[in-house]
Amino acid sequence: MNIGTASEKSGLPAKTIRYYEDIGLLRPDRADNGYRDYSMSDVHRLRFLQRSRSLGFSVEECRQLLSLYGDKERESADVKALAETKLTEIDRKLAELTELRNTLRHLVHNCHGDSRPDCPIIDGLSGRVTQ
Amino acid sequence: MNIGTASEKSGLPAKTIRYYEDIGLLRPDRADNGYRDYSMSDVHRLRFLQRSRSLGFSVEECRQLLSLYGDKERESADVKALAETKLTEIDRKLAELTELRNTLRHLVHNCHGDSRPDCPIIDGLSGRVTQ
DNA sequence: ATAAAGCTTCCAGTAACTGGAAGTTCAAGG
DNA sequence: CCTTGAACTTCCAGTTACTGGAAGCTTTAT
Repeated sequence: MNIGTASEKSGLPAKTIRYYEDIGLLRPDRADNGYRDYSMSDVHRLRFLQRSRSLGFSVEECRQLLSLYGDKERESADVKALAETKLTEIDRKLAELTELRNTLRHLVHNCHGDSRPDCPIIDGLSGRVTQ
Repeated sequence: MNIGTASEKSGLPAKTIRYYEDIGLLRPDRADNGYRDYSMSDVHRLRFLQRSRSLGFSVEECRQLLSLYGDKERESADVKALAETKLTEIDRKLAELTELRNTLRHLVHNCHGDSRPDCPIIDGLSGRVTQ
C-alpha cells in the first residue's frame, strides 16, 4: 500500500513516516514507480511507534521496544531485561496518568460553578511533592 | 529556595526550569544576589510540568492545563470544556498504556525461553489495526 | 584565603518533527 | 488521448523543546 494509506492506518503523518524511515526505524519496499510500498507488518510497526511516542517514550526507547517486536533472538536475557525495565516504566506512567485523571475529574465535577478560586484540590494537579 | 533544590523536588533539570521560565510557564522571585527564588507553589507547577510532559502532553497543552491550576476564573465554560477534552485524552492514553503493558507482560512471561521467533502475541504490540 | 560548588546569562547544538519548493506519477473526466 | 488534480518523490529550511558549554559572579567549606 502507498504511504497515504499507511498514514491513515497508523495515525502518523506521511512526513513522520518518511522521517522514521530516514532514521532507520523501518524499511518499506519500493514499487516499480519508486513509491514506497507498505506491508501490514510495516503498518503494525508504525502504529506501535505512534502509540509509544504519544505515551512519552523517546524514539530511541521505541527503537529498543521495536527490537522486542522484531528480534529473532527474543529469548535472550538482555531483551527480557529490557522488556522488564519498560514494564516498570509503563507502570509508573500508568500511576501518574491515573492520578492526573482523578484530579482533573475532581476539578471538573467539584469546582464547576464555584466562584471561589482557591479550590484546594487543585494542588493535587502537581502530585505529592517531597517537602 | 534555589534552582538546584527546585530541580531536585520537581525532578526537572535546572536547564529545563530556566527554559520554562523563558517561555513564560512560571515566574519565580529573585533574591538580592540575583539567584532565582522558588516557592512551594512554583515547585508544584514544575512537578506538574514534569509529569504531564513525560506523559506525552506538549508544552502548549501543559500551558493550558496550568491555566486550570492558576486561572482565577476557573468556573468559566471554556476552562471546563478544556478540562473535559483533556480528560478524554487521558482516558485514551490510559487505555493505550494498559494495552501496551499487557502485551509486554505477556511477552516477558510467555515467550521467555521459547526459541520460536514467531510468537503470535507480539502482534499485539502494535494494537488493533483497521484492515 | 582559596578552591569547589552553585548560580547567572548567552549562544550553539540536538532530537524529533514539520512546512514548502520543485518535480514525477497516477486516476478520473472530457 | 489529453489534461488536471491529487498523491507521490527528494531536498532543504524552520520549529519545538530542550541540552551542553563557555565565561563570569556568589556562596560554602576547608
